[in-house]
This record gives sequence, structure tokens and C-alpha cells, in this order.
Amino acid sequence: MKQHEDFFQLVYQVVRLIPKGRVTNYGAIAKYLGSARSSRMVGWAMNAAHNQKPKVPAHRVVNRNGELTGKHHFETPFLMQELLEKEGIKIVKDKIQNFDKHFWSPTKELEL
DNA sequence: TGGGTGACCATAG
DNA sequence: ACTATGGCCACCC
Repeated sequence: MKQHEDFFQLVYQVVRLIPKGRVTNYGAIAKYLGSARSSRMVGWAMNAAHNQKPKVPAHRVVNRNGELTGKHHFETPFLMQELLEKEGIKIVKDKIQNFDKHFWSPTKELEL
């Protein structure tokens, strides 16, 4: 069992907790899991999120600016935006509008 | 051992 | 809006 697989599961577990219509960013997840892991590792974990058995709502994870930087890793480049818009989030030019309003922080919402 | 890369982040100019 | 740096950590040459 490789160590990084445990980290993957932790990331997926947090992402699954993101409520519908809310979003968070890679750094917040990394912080929640501990500063030992950087946000780069979260993005790296998301790279393998698409074929997880319990589905991972990867579209609810964006970068710190609310930009859909991960859209190219979906089946189609439009899927990520479509999923978010279906949850009531407005997106203009790959950027989430009212990002602070939709933002969901695991460290705060999960009451660490 | 070392360089390049990445769904990142912060700061500076 | 843009680039450049430095930090971050694991992976793959």
C-alpha cells in the first residue's frame, strides 16, 4: 500500500463533504489535512479523482481565485462549468462569480 | 543526486 | 491583466 493512496482518500473524503452549490480551493483542503501536505499534492490527488468508486465532486474544487483551472481534466472542458451552473453557481470566463459567497472552508465548516 | 513538472499559493513589480 | 520568484511535496526520469 503506497502512502500517497491514503492521502488521496483523505482528499476525496473532504471533497465529498462539500455541500451542493458550494466550492472550495486546493489550499483550504491542504490546510485542513495539515500543513505538511501542500496544495500541489491536493491537485495531484484530484488527477486521479475521476475514476473513484464513490464519486468525487471534483467540480466543486477550484483554485484560490475561483477559476476552473481543472476543467481540462474532465471528460469535456465544459462539463465542470455545466455541473456548477446546475448547482446554481454562475461562471463567467471560467471564473466563479461571488466566489466568497459560495466558498466553503473545511477548517471552519467542519469545526476542527 | 538533481532537474523538470504539476487541477497550487503568496508576494512583488 | 501580466510575468517572475520562492515555497510547497511527490512523482518520474
